[in-house]
Amino acid sequence: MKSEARAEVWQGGAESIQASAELLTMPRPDLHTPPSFFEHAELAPSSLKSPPQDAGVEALVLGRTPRAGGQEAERMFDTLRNAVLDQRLPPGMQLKEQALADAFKVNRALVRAVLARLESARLVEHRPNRGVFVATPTVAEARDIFAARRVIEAALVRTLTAVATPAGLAEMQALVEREQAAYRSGDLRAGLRLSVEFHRLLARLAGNSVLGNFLEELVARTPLVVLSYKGSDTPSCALDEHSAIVEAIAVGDAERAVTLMDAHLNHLEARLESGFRAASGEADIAAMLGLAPAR
Amino acid sequence: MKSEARAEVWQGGAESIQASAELLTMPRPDLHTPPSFFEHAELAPSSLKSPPQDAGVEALVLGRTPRAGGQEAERMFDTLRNAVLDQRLPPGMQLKEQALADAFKVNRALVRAVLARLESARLVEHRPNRGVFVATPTVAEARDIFAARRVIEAALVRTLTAVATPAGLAEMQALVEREQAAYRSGDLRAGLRLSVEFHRLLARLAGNSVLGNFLEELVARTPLVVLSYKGSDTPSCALDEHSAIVEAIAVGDAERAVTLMDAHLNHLEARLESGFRAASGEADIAAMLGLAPAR
DNA sequence: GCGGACAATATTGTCAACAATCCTCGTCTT
DNA sequence: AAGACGAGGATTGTTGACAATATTGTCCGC
Repeated sequence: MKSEARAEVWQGGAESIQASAELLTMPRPDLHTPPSFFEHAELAPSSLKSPPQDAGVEALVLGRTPRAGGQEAERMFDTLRNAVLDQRLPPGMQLKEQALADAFKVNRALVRAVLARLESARLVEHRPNRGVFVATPTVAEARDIFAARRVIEAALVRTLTAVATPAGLAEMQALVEREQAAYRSGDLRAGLRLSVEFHRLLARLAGNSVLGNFLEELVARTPLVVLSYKGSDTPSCALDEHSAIVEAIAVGDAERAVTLMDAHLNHLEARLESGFRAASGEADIAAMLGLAPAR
Repeated sequence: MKSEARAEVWQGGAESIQASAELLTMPRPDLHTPPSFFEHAELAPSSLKSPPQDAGVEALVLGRTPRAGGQEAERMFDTLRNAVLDQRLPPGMQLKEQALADAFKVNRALVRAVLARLESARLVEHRPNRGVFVATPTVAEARDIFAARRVIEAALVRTLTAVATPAGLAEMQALVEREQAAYRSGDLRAGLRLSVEFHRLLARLAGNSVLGNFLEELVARTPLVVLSYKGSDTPSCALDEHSAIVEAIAVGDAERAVTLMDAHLNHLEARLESGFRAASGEADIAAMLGLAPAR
């Protein structure tokens, strides 16, 4: 388990990717701390109702994490999740337990638990006695994901128009600002990340954590779809569309905001339709080998 | 299955419930087989796309399940899930690993995996070094769940109005029929179960498996909310409302169907509002002791 | 030269023992 | 007598070894 972490974390089933473990464990402090905070704030109430009097001290203990296990698992989950979000983990790639255990310096049981969580989030697929693989959404799933996003984000935007505070609006505008700046400076990866963050922010400001978590899952799965059927890393979201949505919300025009969001997602999905047609049916081994899609 | 499964599966933290393991493993062939089938059909593709040529033989092997582990886990998950759905597992009750392992005749590792899945579905909460407990949704969560259901079911109903086949309509009508029959015959539990099944059927017929899975999760969590803040086991869904929705879909009046569904869920939530007000703030120990809500 | 059976290896799945933590209850102190 | 303290038991968390399975490479027969 200890030993050199130069172990090959994965080897693509068809792509035979070889990457050092640092690809996953690289610092990126600005990336993996804020999302983990969001995650914690949203879905880790832990001490819910049973003993209301010592909830404070309990939370304190949890903050220190008596044993590193839980925190390690969280870090691992976030790292892998962000790797999928950044499209550093190609769909179909196998994630081997021992390799991940070595990379993260934990035992296989913990790896297994984290992989189970990722499977619940539909980011990986588990084939019995075979292993877990980065999810490769089918065409039908891809369309369903976009349909679901249209439904949920429209609802969030409509709610947000009603409940948005000046502070929230400022937050949104600042984020769009940063996003545009990133794209202008040529940092595509940062732009894409902020673009995803924009949708997450919508969910958080709308105040419905249930829908927020759903959207969170969908947003995380979207890059998988994009990579499965496109291959190009063009920016996922047109920036002016984001800022237009924010403006509609600020003005209080709910219907316009909803329409814009709907168009925004349609726009995004439309780019994939050609890819859908190309890849539907046969396995896309041709594309994985870098060849033009056969037939 | 055989032998004495008299082990105390749980002992409530505040209620000190003692129940025999038969409560979980009891036959109910009509209950846990159909849902598990549905579960399989929906969210266990396993062999998704990678090798399309031998998918048949692979599925065959999976059908036999070379080792019983995976199938056992599925059975366990469904049983526990249905137990929550039937409100046989009170919110806050602890689920102990060894007891469950004894009851299901599996080792703790498998129990642990299943509990992790249940946690991902928000049906249980995991407190580090403490154990897992049946989820006790907060008031805010409860409202969010209903809001999310309104959003998703409205979308499903609207879609369904467009794509419903005669066969699908017949299926829905038959289900409503059975539901009403169950309520008339006084079998509340069967009625409630069919009532839940109605919402699941909507999701399936609408053809969006992503939204379907989300709704599945929400529907499973709803009884938890109901039990947390109501305590009464009145039927969750008014039957005539179900049949009215089906009729609107059959006629093709999407807006009317959506409005009816919205009203239906509002109606359901409205019954809980009093409970919300009563329980907001302090823990509802009065209700848990069988007393009238204090103050 | 080619296809299929067979062995070697790598990987996942299972299990039981051990360690750490939390809860309960008895005892001691004030 | 009431509260603090600590030992004991119960429960969760962790680790490593072992078994079962899939995959890959090799050899033999055709």
